[in-house]
Amino acid sequence: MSDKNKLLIICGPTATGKTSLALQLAEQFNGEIVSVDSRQVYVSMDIGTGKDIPEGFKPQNLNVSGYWLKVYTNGKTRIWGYDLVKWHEEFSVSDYVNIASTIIKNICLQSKLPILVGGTGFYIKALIDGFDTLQVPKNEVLRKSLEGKEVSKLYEVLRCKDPEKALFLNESDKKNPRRLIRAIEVSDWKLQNNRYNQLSSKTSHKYDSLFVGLCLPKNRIFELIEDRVGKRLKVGFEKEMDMLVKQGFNSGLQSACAIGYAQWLKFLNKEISKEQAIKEWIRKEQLYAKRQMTWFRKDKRIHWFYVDNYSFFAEVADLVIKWHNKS
RNA sequence: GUCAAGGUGGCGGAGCGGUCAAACGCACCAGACUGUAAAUCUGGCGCCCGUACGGGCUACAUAGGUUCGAAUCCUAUCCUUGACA
Repeated sequence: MSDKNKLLIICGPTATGKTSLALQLAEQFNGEIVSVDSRQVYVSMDIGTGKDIPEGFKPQNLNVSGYWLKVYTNGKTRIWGYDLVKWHEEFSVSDYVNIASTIIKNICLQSKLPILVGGTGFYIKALIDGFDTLQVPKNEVLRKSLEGKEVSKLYEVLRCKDPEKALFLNESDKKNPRRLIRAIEVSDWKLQNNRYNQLSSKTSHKYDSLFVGLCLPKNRIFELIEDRVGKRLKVGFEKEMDMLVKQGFNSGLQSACAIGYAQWLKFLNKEISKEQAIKEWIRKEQLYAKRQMTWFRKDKRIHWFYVDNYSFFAEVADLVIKWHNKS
């Protein structure tokens, strides 16, 4: 018998219908949905990030343990995790974990089932497994001073401050400026706070979680992505973009690297044609789907389901029932 | 029809006698991932053999030629684009 809270996770690459499955499961299991998506956290970036807010769902502001959060609800089911920050603000995994943990706690308190839905594998991992360095804050000054330095230099700096960490980096990260800078940031923090080995890993196994992964053959996902981009344009993506740009949305923002938005900014800046922007948007999103697949493939906890199989929903529901009833 | 510029790997585009299976970018394949993660980064990428160091073969429009040696020079042919008719 486990006293851990149950947590259902629906993950997988983009365009596999995670949200619609989640909505059905939420109905069936008295659940609430929490989006795990690093782009859908931005207010006013709706169409391009694919916040599919189902018909009948209305936004509502709620105060949850000190956070004012926006929920979308039809009076019965609630969707959390959208619109967490304004698009000109910065956001990080750690912000996500803080907010999402609060939301989940709140859902559990009402004896409802939290259903995490999304494709940002890193956020899911952070939330479920925890990272020992999640608590180490950003050091703006340090980052500025390291910015633009050559990779080999950065590696040297890290090697001086934290030889062990430097040694453990894989070949790819050794050449990744962003990762190197963060590693240096962490080692600095540890030095300053005298916490050499004391970074406690966040309580893992906090939840009794079930991982459901949705997948489709790659070609099929690619097709769906192409269709979806067309639909988003039809549904008013350009207008959304114009509004954003009018308010100062620009390529320097963290939020502006979202697929679709980045390409459209290039088009608006006359760097590429509209056709090119669309083509690139589709391509980038397909590449993204591939990256998601290589990420999720590694996680052996995931129970995979092929979405193009007609009985898939029944199979998922079956699995969830078994897990849900087992206490 | 004349003149000019040019034809390079899936595409764009360097190279302009040897160190070229050919820079670089894109695309493609595989992978990493502990506060930007829809981001960032790594490896591979003509064919065949080998885990690898490597070896063999076929390639820079086509056909000849010059050279010890040619994607690079010469000739012809075929194409493309621009200018003049």
